[in-house]
Amino acid sequence: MEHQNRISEFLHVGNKLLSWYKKNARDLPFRQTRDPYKIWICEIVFQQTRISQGLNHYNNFISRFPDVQTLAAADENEVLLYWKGLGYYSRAINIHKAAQQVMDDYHGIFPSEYEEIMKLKGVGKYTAAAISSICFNGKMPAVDGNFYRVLSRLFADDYDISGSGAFAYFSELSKLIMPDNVGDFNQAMMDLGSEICKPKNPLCHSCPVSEDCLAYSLGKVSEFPVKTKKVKTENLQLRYYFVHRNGHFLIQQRKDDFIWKKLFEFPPEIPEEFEKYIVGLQIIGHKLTHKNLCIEIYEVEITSDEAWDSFIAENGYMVTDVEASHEKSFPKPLETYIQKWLRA
DNA sequence: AACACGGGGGC
DNA sequence: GCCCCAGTGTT
Repeated sequence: MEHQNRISEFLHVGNKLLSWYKKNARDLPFRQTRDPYKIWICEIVFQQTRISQGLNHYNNFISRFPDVQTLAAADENEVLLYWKGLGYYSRAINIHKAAQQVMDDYHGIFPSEYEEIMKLKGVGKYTAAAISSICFNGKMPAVDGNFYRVLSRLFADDYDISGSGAFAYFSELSKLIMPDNVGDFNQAMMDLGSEICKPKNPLCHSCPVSEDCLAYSLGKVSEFPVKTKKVKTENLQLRYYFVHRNGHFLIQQRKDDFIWKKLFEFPPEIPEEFEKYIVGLQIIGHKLTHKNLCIEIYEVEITSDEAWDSFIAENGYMVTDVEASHEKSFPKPLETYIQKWLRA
């Protein structure tokens, strides 16, 4: 790479971003610290998640698990509880395992080297770069969706961001404008991408580098980034039985091999002899990123203690009630169902 | 390299 | 209805 051996002619763009960031950085809780634990948690929480969606989860999580020792010592189900409603639940499972990695492999001291941070469960190239640059003066670009968008527009570059080569490609491209303060540069790119250089209707008139932006000068901002991959959504039918008696109902914990990893759910089936207790059916539509769910929930009201006891005995289900269910993490549609049932 | 994984919000 | 979001792990 020839350009790495001389001062980039685009370096002034990165410096402009730094100046802009100094004045316009969003006032967020994790901006007031360089504690790698807090930066790590925030990076995981905000993977594929907007600030407005995850901010309360982040604050609650830090309040309950203020440091890596507390998190490592916690029960996995409680970690999942604090992740309730956020989605991508393997993040919660991995964050818990990674905390135990820090305790076991690094004596409770968060690793400072990029390669070591990368070894933590759930931490990939982006997150390792973000933590090392923000907390330890690391020099790796934290290439995410914002980087793809900003850089592709800045250079009117039509490299396909769908492919697996995009990360390396835009990592190199970012070095053309990357100043020495990589931590602030990475955060400046995030803020610019989310506040100014937005996917739709970007605020180019407020952009600090619009005069450097090739796509803008060409009037082709909307054509970037180029993304060819198209995913089709499929339909998925689920059936649950909400089996209850005297305010108590039956649940079980999901496996970690499909959606809603290790979250709690209702029984997916009942013995034939209990079908006579079915008193209602509710159909719930629910959209995931690539799936349209149609969830049938049969309400089963058990009317005798004998039937209730035999049902529990013959199956491995747990008994809970609305009050205790607040201590467990349910998939969003089931959470909503429980709330509605409570009000009814 | 392709795919799976949640939920919310913009348009 | 489609696309996007402070991506990572698995196959």
